[in-house]
Amino acid sequence: MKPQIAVRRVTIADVARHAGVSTAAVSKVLRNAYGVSAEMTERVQSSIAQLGYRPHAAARGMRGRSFTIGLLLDNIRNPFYGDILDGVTDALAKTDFQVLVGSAGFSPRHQSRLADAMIDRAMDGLVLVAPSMSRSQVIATAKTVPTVVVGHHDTADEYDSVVDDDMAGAALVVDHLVTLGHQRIAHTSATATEGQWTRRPEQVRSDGYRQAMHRHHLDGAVRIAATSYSEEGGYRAGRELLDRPDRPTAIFAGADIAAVGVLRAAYELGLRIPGDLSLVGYDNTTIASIAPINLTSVDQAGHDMGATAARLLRERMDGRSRSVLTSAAPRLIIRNTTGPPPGP
Amino acid sequence: MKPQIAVRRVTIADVARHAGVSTAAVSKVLRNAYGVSAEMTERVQSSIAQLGYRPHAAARGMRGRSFTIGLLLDNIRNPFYGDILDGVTDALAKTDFQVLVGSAGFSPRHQSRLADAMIDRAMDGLVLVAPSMSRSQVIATAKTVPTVVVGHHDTADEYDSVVDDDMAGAALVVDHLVTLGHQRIAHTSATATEGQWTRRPEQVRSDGYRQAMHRHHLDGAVRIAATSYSEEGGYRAGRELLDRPDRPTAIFAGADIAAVGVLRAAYELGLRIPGDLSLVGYDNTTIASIAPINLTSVDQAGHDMGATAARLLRERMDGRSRSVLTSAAPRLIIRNTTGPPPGP
DNA sequence: CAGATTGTGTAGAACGTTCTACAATCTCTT
DNA sequence: AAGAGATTGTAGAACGTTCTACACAATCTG
Repeated sequence: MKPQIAVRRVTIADVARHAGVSTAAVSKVLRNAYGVSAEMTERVQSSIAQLGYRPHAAARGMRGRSFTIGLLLDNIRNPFYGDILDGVTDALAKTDFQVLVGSAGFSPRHQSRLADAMIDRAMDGLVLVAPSMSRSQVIATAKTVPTVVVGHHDTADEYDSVVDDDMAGAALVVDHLVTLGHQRIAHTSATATEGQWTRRPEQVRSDGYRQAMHRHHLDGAVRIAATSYSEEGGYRAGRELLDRPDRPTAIFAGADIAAVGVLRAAYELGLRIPGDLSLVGYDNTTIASIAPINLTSVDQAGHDMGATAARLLRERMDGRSRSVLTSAAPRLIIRNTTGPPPGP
Repeated sequence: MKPQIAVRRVTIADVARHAGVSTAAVSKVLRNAYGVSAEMTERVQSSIAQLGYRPHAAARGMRGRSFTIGLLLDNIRNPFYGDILDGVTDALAKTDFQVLVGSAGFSPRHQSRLADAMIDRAMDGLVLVAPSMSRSQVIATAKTVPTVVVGHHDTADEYDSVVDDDMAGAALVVDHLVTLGHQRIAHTSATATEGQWTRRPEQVRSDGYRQAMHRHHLDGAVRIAATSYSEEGGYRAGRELLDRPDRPTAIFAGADIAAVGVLRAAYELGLRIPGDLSLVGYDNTTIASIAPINLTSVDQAGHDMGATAARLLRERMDGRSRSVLTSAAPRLIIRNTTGPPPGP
């Protein structure tokens, strides 16, 4: 069809020629570095505008900064991650940094492959959200590029950490249910995986649950079903807990998405919510707020966590080497899936 | 704290030195190009393995391929996009290509900025999902880098198109509702925006709706509320339609997420579903299948669409210049939100 | 056995930036 | 008037690849 003459890119050399200066001068203007007069700055900027020049980020990446931040997720579908992404993006909105998201699935192998791919693409910083790749691999990554880990409570010198106070979050839930009169309060968690992480969010949440139950002298009522944070996992955990003779009157699901699975299990068994069973989720995702669900959940301010991650990352890029841990305070959002336990 | 000696990257020169050959030879082995003996291939590959060498994608990008595909979305939260992403990723799984996702929001300005950013990062191909940036900007983008547009039915020589047969999908919905006995079938759509696109999915769907209504001699019952494909938009559209005196007995929402908003409106008005109102969504996202919702919806095989997009992109990258349009056949998934209309 | 052909390897110039040296000019000091 | 700074500009070497052009050797052809 048409000749398809690939339009050659406008480069810094074109700008330099147009403005009648050296490429070095243009580069200085671009980075507003020292050693350039006001007059030249103006001339160069005018040329840039006239030619529609945009710096080639990949080329920049070869020498230092590519102005790209990578966000590594296991799964793009978790709406909570949308909040985190928005936080990161908003925090970087006024800068030249661009956020690119990689979705690697849950497999540690794929995740570390993706992290490598991001490094190979000269990214300036990485945000790893609840990575399933091993801790030593994360540390190796963080030695190469500034890195923030979101979710896991395990810290290390090499990376910064942004977590939710999952211990407090779990306490909020248990306290709420106890106040309503519940005693047989069960919990759905996720099974421990390999990878040397000892304080994943789900572990801290179930520790918090246990501890809160203990505080209320309900140690005997502790029941935990560990599957995975997914609809299917929630369903299996729900069946496991609800099929028992000493059926709980309330279930604290470790994640909203798992709560949805519990909901399915409850429907199957003909249980009414909150009449027969109270249910609480975690994350306060959009799923929790949709009308027919209206799930009581714990909000962990994903947007703030993302924004914090971006801030820490920039600090690291600017040379901070000491490691930082920030912890966000969770809030309980009470909706319609919790109420008093059924009469005996 | 620790000295933090940035570990220098293993480069092609290191491999060459280790194997006792030239960098050109190593490069040939990497690209398995012509002109290299079996013996040398083996020697180089062994060196690569021993040194743990990984090619620097950004540097590669400066000369041709960066082995990176960009997927541009308006919003990471739409679960339908998760299907598309999985399709693209799976189709490229056996290759060296990596998929990176950019989430630009709905603003055309931000979208085209992100598309530019992807070009600046030397991406080899772009998949634009229902872009809101103007058609001429998409065409300009496509002139620079192989591009596939998913969703919009408007075609152009410069890019390939992957669409769902939204016309047929709308017909499936209307036929289903008419078969159940409905006549007052309303539709929620999205307001037309700027940008020279004339056949966005929502437009084709509402055309299909109108046409199907006509086929059933129900032209007089056509009611369309155009807001946006979002929970809030669905709510507003739902209120608009349900507050009328001639309240519809069924609503065909243009997207699952909008259907959820309609659901909220119906709950507010005390309408039972499907007793008082039948409701159908579109996209068959995970939201549709969760237990308390159980939404009848139209499945448009997002995974296949993504895989197709990846295939078309690779063909373009390999030199095809003729433009291709592929259309997927939608399927109606009947769940519990549709039933016979209420008695008079 | 001369010339042509094929096979295998290397040198070195791109690609578009950044940034270290250094050169040239100006402005003060004394 | 002669340095000493300060200011403003430029040349050119990186960064890690790819790929064209060419050199050399081995093999084939008549």
